[in-house]
Amino acid sequence: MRVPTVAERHRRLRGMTAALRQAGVKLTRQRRAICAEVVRNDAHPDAATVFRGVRQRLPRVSLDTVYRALWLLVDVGAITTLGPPRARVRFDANLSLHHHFLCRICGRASDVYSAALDALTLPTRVKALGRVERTQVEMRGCCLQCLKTTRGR
Amino acid sequence: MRVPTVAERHRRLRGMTAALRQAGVKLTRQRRAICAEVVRNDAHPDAATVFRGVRQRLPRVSLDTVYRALWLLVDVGAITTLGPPRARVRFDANLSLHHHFLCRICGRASDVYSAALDALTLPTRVKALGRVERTQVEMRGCCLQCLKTTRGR
DNA sequence: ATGGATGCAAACCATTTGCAGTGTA
DNA sequence: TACACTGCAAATGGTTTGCATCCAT
Repeated sequence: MRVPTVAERHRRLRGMTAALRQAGVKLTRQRRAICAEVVRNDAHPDAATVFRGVRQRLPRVSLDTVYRALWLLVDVGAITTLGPPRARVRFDANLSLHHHFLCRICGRASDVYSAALDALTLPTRVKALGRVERTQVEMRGCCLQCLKTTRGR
Repeated sequence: MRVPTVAERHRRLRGMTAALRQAGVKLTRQRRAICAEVVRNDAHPDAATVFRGVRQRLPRVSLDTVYRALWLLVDVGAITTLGPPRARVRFDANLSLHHHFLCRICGRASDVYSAALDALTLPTRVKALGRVERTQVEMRGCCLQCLKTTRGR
């Protein structure tokens, strides 16, 4: 659904290098290549996939450098991750329609019930992607406890 | 936000044992205890947490039995997992407001853009949980390719 | 030149699997 | 009783870390 334009990709890449520069870290060849690869690959790649892509240009990069660079980019806010923070598989016995609030600091997930959110209508274009079986709203932020102890950061 | 009633927990537990029975698998002491623990613990526990809980009643259960039982429950549709299917950490260079369609079979994640979804208003009660920084709609289902090759299941 | 970044290898941790013994249906 | 299930232990796979070397600043 909508491929980013070349201009949009350039914008993302500039944003990433700007964020790195502002964070005061070095702009190494590896980091440039990793940024370029993440911008090039729209499919929400995992670390190994980014690694394979980067290797075509820089055959000597190591997987751990890719990991370090990706988490660095997350830390400086230049990219994000999919799914709950710090992924281990987590299980939910609540099959009724509900939504989640996820704390980015402690990882806590709270159930949210809302008729308004339950009733939300999806754009018809989504049908072009496949069959939707379940829809949930995912709210990410910082929970009360973590707001207190870390003062929001 | 809203703790399940005792009746609701019983309902969930009954649903789980019914699903297991219907699947034609054995209702062992371990599986009963694991079901009970998942129903008891609302905090979307990971496998190790369930394991610790179950161990208080059945000190001899092993962690791998817990894993096998949990995935079995997911397979028979008695519980679900949080986050993208088959969790490895995945990265996203697209910081603009957007949503995701996730295929439960192949794990593919597609970006979905929709002004309507962007504009959704959260229930005010969510403020009681913490500060919301970002909201995304997560649509789960089966993508076109997987619909073709697996005929939807 | 120099301190942060890299590559390598080893460690780590969650999860999975093979197998012999066990308990449920 | 028979076969699925369990517990154990070992393997696996993704991710992280210690350290000597290297290179952007």
